Amino acid sequence: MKKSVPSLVKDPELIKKRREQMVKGAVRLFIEKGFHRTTTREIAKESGFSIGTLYEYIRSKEDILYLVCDAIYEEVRDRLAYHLDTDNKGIDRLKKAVAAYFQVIHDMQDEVLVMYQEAKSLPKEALSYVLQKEVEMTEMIEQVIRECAKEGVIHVHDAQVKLVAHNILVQGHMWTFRRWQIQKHFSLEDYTNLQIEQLLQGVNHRLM
Amino acid sequence: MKKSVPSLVKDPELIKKRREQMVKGAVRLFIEKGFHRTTTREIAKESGFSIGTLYEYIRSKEDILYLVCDAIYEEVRDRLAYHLDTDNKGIDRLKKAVAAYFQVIHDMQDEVLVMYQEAKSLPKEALSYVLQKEVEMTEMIEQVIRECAKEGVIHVHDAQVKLVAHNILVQGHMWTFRRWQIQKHFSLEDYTNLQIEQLLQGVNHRLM
Amino acid sequence: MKKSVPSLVKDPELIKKRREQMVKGAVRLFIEKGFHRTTTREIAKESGFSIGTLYEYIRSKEDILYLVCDAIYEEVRDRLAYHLDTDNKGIDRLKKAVAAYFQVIHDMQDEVLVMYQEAKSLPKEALSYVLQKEVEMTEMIEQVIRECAKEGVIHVHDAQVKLVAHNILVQGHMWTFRRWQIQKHFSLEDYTNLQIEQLLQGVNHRLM
Amino acid sequence: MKKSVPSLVKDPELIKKRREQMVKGAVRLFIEKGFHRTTTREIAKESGFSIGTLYEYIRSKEDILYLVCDAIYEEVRDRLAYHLDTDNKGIDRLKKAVAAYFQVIHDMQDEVLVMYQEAKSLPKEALSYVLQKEVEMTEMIEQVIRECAKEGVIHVHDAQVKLVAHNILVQGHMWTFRRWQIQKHFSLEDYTNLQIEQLLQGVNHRLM
DNA sequence: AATGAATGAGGCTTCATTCAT
DNA sequence: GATGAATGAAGCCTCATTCAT
Repeated sequence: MKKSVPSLVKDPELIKKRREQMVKGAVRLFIEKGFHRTTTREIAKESGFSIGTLYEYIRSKEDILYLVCDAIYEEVRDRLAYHLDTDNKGIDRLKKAVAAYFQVIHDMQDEVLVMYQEAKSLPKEALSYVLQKEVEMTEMIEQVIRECAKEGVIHVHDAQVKLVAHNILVQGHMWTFRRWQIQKHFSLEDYTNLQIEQLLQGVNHRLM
Repeated sequence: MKKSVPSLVKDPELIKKRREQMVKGAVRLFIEKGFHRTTTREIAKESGFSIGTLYEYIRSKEDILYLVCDAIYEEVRDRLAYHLDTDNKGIDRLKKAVAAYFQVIHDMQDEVLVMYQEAKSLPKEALSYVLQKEVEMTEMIEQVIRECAKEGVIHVHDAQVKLVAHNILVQGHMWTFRRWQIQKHFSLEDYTNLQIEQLLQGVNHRLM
Repeated sequence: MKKSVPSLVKDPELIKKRREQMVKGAVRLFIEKGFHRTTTREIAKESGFSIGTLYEYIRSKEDILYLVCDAIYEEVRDRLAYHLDTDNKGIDRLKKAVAAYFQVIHDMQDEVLVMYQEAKSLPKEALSYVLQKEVEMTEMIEQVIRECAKEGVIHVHDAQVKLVAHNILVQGHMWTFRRWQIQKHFSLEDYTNLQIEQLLQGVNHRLM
Repeated sequence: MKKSVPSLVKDPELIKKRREQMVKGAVRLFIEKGFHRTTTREIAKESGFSIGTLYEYIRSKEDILYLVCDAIYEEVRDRLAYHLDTDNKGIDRLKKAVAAYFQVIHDMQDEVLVMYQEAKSLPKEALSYVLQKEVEMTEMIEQVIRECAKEGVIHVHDAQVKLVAHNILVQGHMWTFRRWQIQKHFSLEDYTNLQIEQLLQGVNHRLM
């Protein structure tokens, strides 16, 4: 499943190090001008080595995009997992999870933005792999919701679980994608609180 | 504000006709392979005229993207406005609005997808203009919410209005962006009902 | 069978004209430095147009090689056919044919040399097509031999016909391939006469 | 005259061994894809050592081609010399020589093919040296012819000697270069016999 | 107004060669 | 002596744009 990008260089340590440089450089450039407007030479330069060296560690420009997306997902997931790893109980578990997720997205705004904007340019197979990561993310959130439901602190029928998970995920993306609007009106804290309030109580309309 | 694209041709009728052909052709191609991977030659061919003629009606490839985005927004807004133009009252007004919006998005899935994925490649000024359209859309939704609130059928404090509007908008996008996941699990009708339920009542947790 | 090279340009007249320029320029360069050491830009320049224009008339560098080989074969064959088209009778028919063939090869030395040295770099399919031309050439010579045999002026059993045709063909190539040796020792006339003598009488060894 | 390729390594035994590996690997690759399409990296790998090591034993890629051509010539000549070293007398001496030569070429088809196709890519000086080997080969054959003539078993005037030698040589090459045609129609034995027959008697035309 | 041939800057990638370890 | 990572010149090709007809 994990499509490992072939390299002409043998030393795994070196591969890791160089690819980290490369991803870091590429992200910076992709954020600035997007994947298509960034040249391989620019990536090499920004990464601190020559174009020849770049191609010792990848086969094509698309490989770089893949490495970038993979790296970003990995980091988002790791950070999220780290924050979810608490012993919160009750409704707090969900609240903290949402807050943690929004915080992670906030901290990695540019990266997340790039990934969601450029992933579509991945070759089919690589795209599938990356989308799979998105599924995993969804499942992590679903898991939290289900646990809260099991504890009885929220009432949510089965179909809703998946939907709510997606909603939360997308509200995270929204924080970056619509930042030019949203971040003008809300601090991250306010945004988080409001979304949680909305999530738990809805718009609280008169009972029908 | 409206950045009108200059044309070498004078006859406005003709301009309108040719640009419609052009947008139609371009959308088809952008959906298939994205903006960057589509060539101007292909667009000309798909539009039914020559590359020379294409450049009689635009100055640059980016102009086409602008026309495309503009056309899509225009259509989404028009359709939505058409559907909102009812005399629904009470909570129904909001429900119907959301349903109508989702339906419009559903009917124009590919176009919406393309627009949100490629708009980032617009030159700054054009991007601003397009984002302005997004603001207008948000305001249309906000308006509905505010009216419901005024009627007293929902209780929503001021800060929430904007947020909820954004949420609804983004839940529409989600229907296209995450279709590979969401549309596997929900019909449009179910999706709509569930999102409305969620919007109004939240996950309905125990009162604290 | 005839693999016609696709062109972006429509006008057949123009295609013919530009490709003639191209082939002429390419032959000059291939003679000088070989196919692999000649760049597409050099070919464009030598042909009198830009690299962009070059690629309006071909898809790849290999296409040029194909056009070159095809053009050379075509010319050799046409010239040969022209010379063979006489009403010589008897042994003279064969003698004149060989002389004519050698003359053609002599006149097109560089081209012939290039073709035989570089054809191996053609993509498979194109190579097959070119080799087919070689078969046709052989058959033209075989034809002459067979006619002489039918007239009874030479005695040659069936198996020999093909072999002798090949021999003659190859003796033509030899005049170009080994010119650094052969042309030092023989004039074309001497070479022709000697080869004909050898062809007809062998080394004339004592009967066994 | 013999252009010895400089090496950074001193030990002559080692040089010999490594170069043998190298030539063997290179020939295999050249046969498969030609000189220009074979990379030095591939040669190193096929030879069983690293690219760094490769360059300890040569200065440039062309050196490899030179070593390859040299090795092939050497082997052809040695094998031929071995076969010529008999005490055949009379016309048999020539017949056996031709047969032996054809057999050697047959046994080394691929190598011979590569050499004649790629030698043109040698730098000038190296090319001269290799061509000199071709001269030597010719002289070996000339020698046999002259001896037969001296014995009186064939009648061949002076100018013919060189020509016949070249013819024989080229008929050997022909066995490999035109194999796609010739080997379809003749076994090596038949080919040999027919060529000898042709060589000795010509097409045996009616006396004029 | 329409056409499409011409242009050339610039993108991606390869590969012979070097050199520090 | 052996290794293989690093280099960058240079090659092939694309494509947005122009302009003569």
